[in-house]
Amino acid sequence: MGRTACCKKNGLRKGPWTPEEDQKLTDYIQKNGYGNWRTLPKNAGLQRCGKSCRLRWTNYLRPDIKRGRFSFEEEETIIQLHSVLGNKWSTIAARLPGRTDNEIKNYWNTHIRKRLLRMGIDPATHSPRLDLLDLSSILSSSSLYNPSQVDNLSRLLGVQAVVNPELLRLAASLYPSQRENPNFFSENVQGNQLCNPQFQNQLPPLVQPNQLQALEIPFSSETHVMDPNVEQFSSNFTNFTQNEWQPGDYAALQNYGFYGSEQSIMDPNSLSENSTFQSNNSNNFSPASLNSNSTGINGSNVSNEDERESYCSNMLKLEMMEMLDVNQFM
DNA sequence: AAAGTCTTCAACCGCCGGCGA
DNA sequence: CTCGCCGGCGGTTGAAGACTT
Repeated sequence: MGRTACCKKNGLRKGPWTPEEDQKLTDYIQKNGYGNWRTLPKNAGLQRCGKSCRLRWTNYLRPDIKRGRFSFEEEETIIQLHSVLGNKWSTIAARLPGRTDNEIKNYWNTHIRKRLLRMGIDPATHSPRLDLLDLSSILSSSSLYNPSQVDNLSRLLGVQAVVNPELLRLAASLYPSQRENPNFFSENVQGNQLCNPQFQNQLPPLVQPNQLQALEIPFSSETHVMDPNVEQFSSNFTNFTQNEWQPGDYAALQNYGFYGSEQSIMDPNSLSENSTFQSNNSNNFSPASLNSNSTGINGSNVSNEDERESYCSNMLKLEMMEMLDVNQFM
């Protein structure tokens, strides 16, 4: 404490950089490199502190910076790495060529974090949010298996607007099964996918710790996030119902082990005949195609993210409904 | 069209650790 | 060992643009 911020000294400029300043900084660094950030601004003729120059260069002007939207794979990587590393943005950035820690941090805070919250996942711990878990534990108490009491519970909790009472009943009915058979959900997830012969022999493990090992990140087999554990499912699944599902949750879900790798999900051959996507012109879904410019179904322009998220959300709705066989409840 | 609200992200701030004197 | 400098990091802010009413 006590040390004054470098920019407060000598009336140095603050705030947004002008194109002229950018040019000066770029020219200087391209000619001389950046030896000493403290002396650089003076040498480059900039009324900025060294710190500001370093930031501007590393976060914006550096030639190898990749600008634009994060790709599907990048988003997946961020979620996976964050689940292991936490807010180590610079370490995460080191695994994403062309992306800066600042950019990743911003993207996390403005996009991914919100999605996880929406899904009932605590972005800090990557575990189910305690408030939702509490609901599950309440549901697990035997007296509440009476559907009418579930209704009472939902009224009590004021969750009617969010959770369909029928689905609360479903949750209540599933929960004892889960308790009796800890593998209940994972078996159902796997089993359901395997119902489609085209999924057979295609499914990689839901969780691929070796992906992390390949990244040379210390990976603990105890990392709860990497286990498609049943608790996550039981608390999250209420959020996938009704209109709670939001676009873009796919990547997050995939990271929580609810789905296989994108090869199995994205392979158009693996889509069921009745799939909504068959009516979509974009049959060749792949992460790459999802990121390419395209025209929406109605000929209107749809942004890449819209399209990607639309696909993902539809896919998940279908899969989730199949998996839970919840049609009768809807 | 205007006002209000929300979202995004570039930039700043304060702190920390490494290093050399 | 201590001190000061420097680079780097993560949290936070606020201007600007987007969106909604």
